[in-house]
Amino acid sequence: MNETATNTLFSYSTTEEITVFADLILPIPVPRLFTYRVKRDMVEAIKVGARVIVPFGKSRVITAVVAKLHNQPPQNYQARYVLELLDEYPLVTGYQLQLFDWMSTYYMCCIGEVLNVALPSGLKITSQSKVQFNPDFDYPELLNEQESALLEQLKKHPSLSYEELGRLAGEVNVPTLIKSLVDKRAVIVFDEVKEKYVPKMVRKVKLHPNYEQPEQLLALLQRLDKLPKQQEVVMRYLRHVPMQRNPALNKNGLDKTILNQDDELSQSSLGTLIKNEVFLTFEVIQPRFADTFSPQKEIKLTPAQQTAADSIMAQFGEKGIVLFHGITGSGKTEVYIDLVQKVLASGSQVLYLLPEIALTTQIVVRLQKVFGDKMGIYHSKFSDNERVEVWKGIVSGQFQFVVGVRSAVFLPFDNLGLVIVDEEHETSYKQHDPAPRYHARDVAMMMAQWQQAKVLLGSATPSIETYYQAKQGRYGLVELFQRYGDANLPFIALVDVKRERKQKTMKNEFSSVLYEALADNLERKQQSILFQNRRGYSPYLQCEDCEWTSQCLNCAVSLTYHMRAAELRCHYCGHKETVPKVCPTCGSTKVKTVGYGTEKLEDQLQIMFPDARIQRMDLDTTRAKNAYQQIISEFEAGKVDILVGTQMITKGLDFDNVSLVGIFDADRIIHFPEFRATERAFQMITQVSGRAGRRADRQGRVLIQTGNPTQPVLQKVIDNDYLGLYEDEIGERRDFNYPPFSRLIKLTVRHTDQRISKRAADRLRAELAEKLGDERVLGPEEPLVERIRNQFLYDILVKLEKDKINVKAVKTFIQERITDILTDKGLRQVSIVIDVDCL
DNA sequence: AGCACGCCGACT
DNA sequence: GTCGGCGTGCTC
Repeated sequence: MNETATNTLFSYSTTEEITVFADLILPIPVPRLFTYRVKRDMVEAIKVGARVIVPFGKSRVITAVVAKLHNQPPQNYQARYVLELLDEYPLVTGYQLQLFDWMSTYYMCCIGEVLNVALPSGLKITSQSKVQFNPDFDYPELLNEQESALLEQLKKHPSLSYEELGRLAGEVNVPTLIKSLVDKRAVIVFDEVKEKYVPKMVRKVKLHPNYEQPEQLLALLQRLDKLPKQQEVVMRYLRHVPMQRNPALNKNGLDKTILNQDDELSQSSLGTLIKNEVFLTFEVIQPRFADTFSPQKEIKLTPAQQTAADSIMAQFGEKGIVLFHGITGSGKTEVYIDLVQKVLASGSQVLYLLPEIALTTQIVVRLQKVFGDKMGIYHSKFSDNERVEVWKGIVSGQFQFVVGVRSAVFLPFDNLGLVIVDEEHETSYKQHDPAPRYHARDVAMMMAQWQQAKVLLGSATPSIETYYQAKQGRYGLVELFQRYGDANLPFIALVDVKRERKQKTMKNEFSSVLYEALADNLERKQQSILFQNRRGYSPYLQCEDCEWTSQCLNCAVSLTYHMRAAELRCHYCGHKETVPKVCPTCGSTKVKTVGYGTEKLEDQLQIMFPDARIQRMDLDTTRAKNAYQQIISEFEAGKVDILVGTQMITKGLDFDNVSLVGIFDADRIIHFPEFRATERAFQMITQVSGRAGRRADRQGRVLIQTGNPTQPVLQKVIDNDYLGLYEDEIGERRDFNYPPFSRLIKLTVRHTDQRISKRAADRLRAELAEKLGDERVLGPEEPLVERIRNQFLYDILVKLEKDKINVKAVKTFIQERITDILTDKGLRQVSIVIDVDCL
């Protein structure tokens, strides 16, 4: 019987005697909790939801979150001790723990993986290895001279870092020495833990409280009559802090830099004043979102908007979720603002989700104008410090309202009243790469349900799934088909590029119609937006004399030619190559570009319109920190005539002077090999079109270049016929049993050896199909790109009808089958990625 | 995920 | 003979 058990056995007198154990969530991909012992002195303070530091494995110390406290000692092992408690109050709420648990089950991932994305890294911990003398070590005869010397040093100091040891030990190879000492168990290496979070501090000064009263102040100034410099400093302070009238103002002090100004004299005078304790210095945390907000601006809703807002509120009376279907430019934001104000006034919290690319834009500025520093912003482009501040700001009550991206669903709300999911159909709400592969919209709906909050899904082009739920009456539905103000919907026309090619009226990739329209727009000094959803100069290079094309070595894709960067790039693995001057295979000089991306369009535009100011906006031009914002401001200020861009120009941008939108390669979007392609194409083209003519004075024009103008989806875009699209799509989905009539789970099998990958995939499919039936298990099938980073991929699609299937049981079964395959000796290091509700 | 342990090739 | 490659297995 171990010591723990004995303790428990005899601990019948008081509860404090009972050994307390903590089940912890560790931020690592291991599918279980870990049990640790809690030391006596920590028992009172430790709480579920607090962070702790624990030893893990042989040489690691990591941050974990308490999920459960109990008294059951583990059966098969001796639990290790929690080293430290990081939070006096829980940092993670009960709702969040519930969410982590639900997500790990629903999305079939480890709870540690959930914790990993949920917690900003500033709340995890940085480790710095430190070395400590092992008091239990008693074999000094094992050590050589150098080792003994070092050990002596360690006995003198409680603990030293590698660096410090290096200085003390002189010119020896410290890491090797330490390694040897560790092996001989003479020292212990541990990680110094410290919080990464460093709030931005601002140094302030204030007058000593002795001078706060007017008569005291006057006396001070008189005393300083003979010291004019110092007197000037005090006067300067009083100019900024008029405490003669209100002594309480002194409490907040003044930013030290304001008093210093730039002259050295005032600096030294201030120094003297501080030394003499006339002024006191102190530091405060600089709130990062403090400045730049004007007072509450009244939002005036148009009658149509008011009706929509009222209707949403009314439907919230019966339904937890309402879909707000409003066409582009109908002014959904104003309606949101109105609702947010109402909910905040009732004392509840509000979360407003936006897709990544829409968040950096005008919408935030607009919201900030109304909500000021009561609103937190949670964005991946922000530093970790800022994310931590938002997290803590919610806990402290400073932020009742947060605007954020996908990962904002993990914030510690405990009193949510409303969640808005703007651009609800956006695929970027689904996390693709690392697990958890969650859908922020669905996660938000779950969280909202637990907290009895309402959910408002907003979109001009709702996803088919969502619209179906609304039609079925499970969600409320509010529609707004009137553009804000008197703005007209843009006039949309199709341009037959096949015909123009035959008639030889194309100018490179530009149809004569689009060319004329651009020229016309330039003349009228109006702005144009061109959309091509492909970056780079051309998707590949090709030799005219042989078969060679630019291919990635590691992936089954072509290398994209980037002219500006003068390199070939793989958009999948990031591999880069220099551009060959001649064909690498046959030495021919006739290497040509095939296809076109944003770079090529930019190039051709510059040649066709040499005087036009052209700007390109894609991943490559917006990589720098503020590049995105900068391009947008320049375009807004009218410093750019034509903006060429990818996806990122489609969202949330609201420009007054844009009267022409050109769309390239609509066919490629429409014919993407995927069951959602039509829906996607409609959404994307409609969204881009919506950038045109948002102002009343001139109707915007949209020109869509296509090789086949008869395609039904294009007609629906022209007619703005979302309902027609929905009817078509829902029929197809029903016929082929796709969502919303089924749930999809995609299993991707990967291995560097294609045969092993195939064998594992075949076996997995067979085992799944045996129980679930052939019609529910599709594949294995090579995905569009069948090799990425030298791994061969196979997709298996599990399709489960919505009714009469116990999804939970099926997931457990899938998990079992996968574990089984992964432990097979013949199928070593195969990896299987699970994507629940894959898009 | 890390990290250690362990078992096989090219090096002082 | 050792250094170091990464395959395998474990972490309370």
